[in-house]
This record gives sequence, C-alpha cells and structure tokens, in this order.
Amino acid sequence: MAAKKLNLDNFLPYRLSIASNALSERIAAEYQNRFGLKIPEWRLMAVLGEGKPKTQRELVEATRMDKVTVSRAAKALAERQLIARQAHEVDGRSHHLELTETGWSLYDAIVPAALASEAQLESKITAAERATMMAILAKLTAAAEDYA
Amino acid sequence: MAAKKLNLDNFLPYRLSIASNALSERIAAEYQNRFGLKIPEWRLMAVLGEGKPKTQRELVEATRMDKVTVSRAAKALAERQLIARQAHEVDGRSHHLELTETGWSLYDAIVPAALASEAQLESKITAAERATMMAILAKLTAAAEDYA
DNA sequence: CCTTCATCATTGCGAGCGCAGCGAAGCAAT
DNA sequence: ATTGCTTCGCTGCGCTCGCAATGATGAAGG
Repeated sequence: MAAKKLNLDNFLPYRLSIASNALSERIAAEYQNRFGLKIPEWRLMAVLGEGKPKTQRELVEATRMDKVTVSRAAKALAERQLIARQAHEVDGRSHHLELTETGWSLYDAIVPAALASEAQLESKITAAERATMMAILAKLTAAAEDYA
Repeated sequence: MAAKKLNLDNFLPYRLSIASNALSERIAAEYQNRFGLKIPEWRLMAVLGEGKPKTQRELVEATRMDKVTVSRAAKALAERQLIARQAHEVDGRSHHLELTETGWSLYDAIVPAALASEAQLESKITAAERATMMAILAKLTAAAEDYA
C-alpha cells in the first residue's frame, strides 16, 4: 500500500498543460481557418508587427521557439509574400525579415480578431486575476528554466 | 501602418504555452531519467494509484488524454509489468487495469519525488497564488472548451 | 437467431516538433 | 593568406501526437 497518494487534478503542471492545450487548439483552429496561419507563423507576424525588421536569430529569442520552427515558419510566410527577406548589411549569412504590404494587411485583419478572441476566453476572469496569472506564469517559467 | 499592435509577451495564451512547455520539459526529463516513464505513462500510474482498477475508457476521461495515447501508455506499462490487465467481468472488449506490486513500488518511489519537484517549482509562489491559479486555469479551460 | 448499430481498444498514417549535423559565411590570430 | 573556431540558417531524422479507419465484442430489434 502506498504511503502517499497524489491527485492528478490537483497537480499544477497537469492542469497547466490541460489549459494550455485547450487554448492552443482553439486558437490554432481559428487562425488556420480564418487566415491560413499556423501558430508559429502567427507568432512571427506578431513580433514583426512591432515594426522592426529582425533576423531569424532574433525571432528565436522573441518567440522562444526552436530555430527550426522559426526557419520553417519564415519560409511559409515568405512564400505567401507576407514577409520579405532583406539582405543583411553587414552579415552575409543572415537576413532581415519584415512584413510586406500584404503582410501588413493581414496583420491588421488579425489583430482585432486575436484581441476579440482573447477577450472572449478571458471573459470569465477579472483584470486583477489576469494580472496575477501573468505574474505567476512568469515565476513558474523562471523556476522551471532556472533548474535546467 | 497598423491601426493596432499586439505585444506577444502580454498575450495570455502565448505565456501560458511557454510556461506549460517549460514545466513539461523539465518534468518529462526528470521522470524519464529517474523512472523511465514518459508523461502519459506517469499520468496513468497517478490515476491507477488511487487504487481502483480502471478501463482505458475511464483513463481517457480521468487524464484527458487521447484514447490512442492511453492505449500506447498502457501497453508500455504492461510490458514493464507495472500494470496488469484483468479481464472485464461483463464486457469482453475491455479490461480493467491496475498496478502490480512492482507498479506500486515504483509509484511509492515516484510520489515523493513528484511532490518535491512540484514544491520546488512552486517555491516562488504562495499557497493563495496557487489556489487562485488553479481556479483561473479551470475557468480558462472551460471557456476554451465551451466554445468548441 | 441474425442483422444492425454502438462502443472498446488497436493500428495506420500524416502532421508537428526539436535535436543533431551540415554548409556557408564571418571572425580572430598569426 | 591560412588555419581554426564561431555563428546563421537549412536539412535529415526520429519522436510524439491525434484523427481516422479497423477489428472485436456487445446491445437492441425483428
């Protein structure tokens, strides 16, 4: 007989995983259906939407995705002419990526949809809860990464 | 020029995904190294550790994993003799799964490790924050699933 | 009985992810 | 210039995940 037991439903990493999955699936379906974008592609657009051209290396840092994921997402976006690759002035190995006009059009269409979608998901929580949540997530992420 | 911009770092689903991934990777590595278990296998053991034999169908509900994931995890655990399949009394299609003695030994070894690991991850947050977090996660999960 | 439909579990298969390894290009030291 | 090391991005490959199709069994109705 076990000395101690453990309730999965009260296990935070598990609950976090379930919630993250549920949200991701819903959002992925929405972006895919409405804009033909996968989540990594959407994340690149979100970062490039800040306005500054970035190299893939910088996008890896900004999105916290694997370099391969960034590479493939960038390829897909470039093929759809949503982003353009400008030769890097001082480093021949690298490029600067930025939104094209077409890319900006799509971006402008997506942002309101993304905000509305987020608002709906968060309609059941208060602004204070949201802030608390963000703070806790930051702490947990830091704790998990520190350890590694 | 975009009418509205969006900061990825302030986008809750993104932050949730990053946090969940960070925790999952850390935990997955730990269970894999120390006990040779993948996360789905560990989840089955956690549920079966409650003591009641369960069918795979019931495990799907309890763990919220796909039936295929449960099937494969159960197969792996059965091959390692950590769980046993008992013929179902009234339904020939199904089996009851339960921990073997070996399974219980491993379970008893894992639980303290899991609790310690969770405690370390959560060392930076208070009990109140943890409770708030769980409540919010439940709301968000429900909101995402309702919509579907 | 014997057909029809539902349910449990498995297998097939394609998509996504990320590590490892690669070539190309830059950098540093001599 | 040449050598050796580093960095950028891409390709190869294996692993995981989950939908869809399948096989097996059960339940219901004629």
